[in-house]
Amino acid sequence: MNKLSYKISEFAENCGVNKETIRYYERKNLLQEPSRTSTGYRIYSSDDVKRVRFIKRVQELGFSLSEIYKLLGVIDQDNIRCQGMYDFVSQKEEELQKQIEDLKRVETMLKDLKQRCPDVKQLHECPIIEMLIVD
Amino acid sequence: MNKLSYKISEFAENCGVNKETIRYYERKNLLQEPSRTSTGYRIYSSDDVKRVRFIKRVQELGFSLSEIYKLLGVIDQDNIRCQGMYDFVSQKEEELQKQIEDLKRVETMLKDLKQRCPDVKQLHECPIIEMLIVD
DNA sequence: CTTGACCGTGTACCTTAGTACACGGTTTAT
DNA sequence: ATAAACCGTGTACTAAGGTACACGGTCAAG
Repeated sequence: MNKLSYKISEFAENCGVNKETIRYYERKNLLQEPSRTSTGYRIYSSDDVKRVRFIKRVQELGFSLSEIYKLLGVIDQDNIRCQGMYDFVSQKEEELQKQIEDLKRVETMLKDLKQRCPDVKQLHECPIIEMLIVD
Repeated sequence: MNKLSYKISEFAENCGVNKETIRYYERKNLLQEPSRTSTGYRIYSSDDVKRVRFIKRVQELGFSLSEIYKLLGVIDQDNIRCQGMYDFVSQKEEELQKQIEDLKRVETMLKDLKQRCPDVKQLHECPIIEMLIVD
């Protein structure tokens, strides 16, 4: 049963976030200004719940809020939705691959450093330190 | 030719960092208080250059400054140097592997999302969005 | 002997993604 | 009618790793 109007606390809980986070997203223009009661309370719909959950899901894929802001711009425009989305995902995938490569390179370096260690590790000279301290 | 005394600007330049960064490292106790001229100017040696470069190199391996702080504590103690260093590197390697696994999982999800896209991407319905919007 | 280039200290500011709180109005239950 | 539990706004704070000023003292060259 989809409710048609939530106040901020119930809304936030439904979205799985803090209500301060909702206000924060509003400030960051990820959510447009909600309608208000006569006394100024924010009112949200179940579409808004979907939007916040969408944001959270995309965020888990490694997108920053500012990237999501741009992404929502593309989605909200509606006509070039699909191409924009595809490009967005493709670009992020590329970034991710670079990041993974970087981490792997570091991993290799760490492994390499470890291999230089002598069997008796109570020595005063540490080859790892020597390696990192050169010139 | 190793100079025996640098003032902060020359020192920072030699280390490849900003001089504010040097002061910052001092505040964070990564560098001990340097000796001073009679008028209070900081004086550094080429050993200090090595130390900062060491910090930078280790930082590039993915260690945070607070980890490096602990690491320097181990190194400065000198007697259990090697064991401490080995453990440090081993632990970081493990963390790194977890991080790589996480990123790979996301990469797989992105690839999966892309595959759902139709050949003609000018459609109004975008399967990526549909996938991410499901409640 | 004065100008510019240093140096000192302390503090504010930056980014990201929020969290926390204080002060005051509103709504709901008793 | 009054207290609890909401809501509003604005501001400050968090972590990490710095950067950027402002204000004042110092040092070297002309």
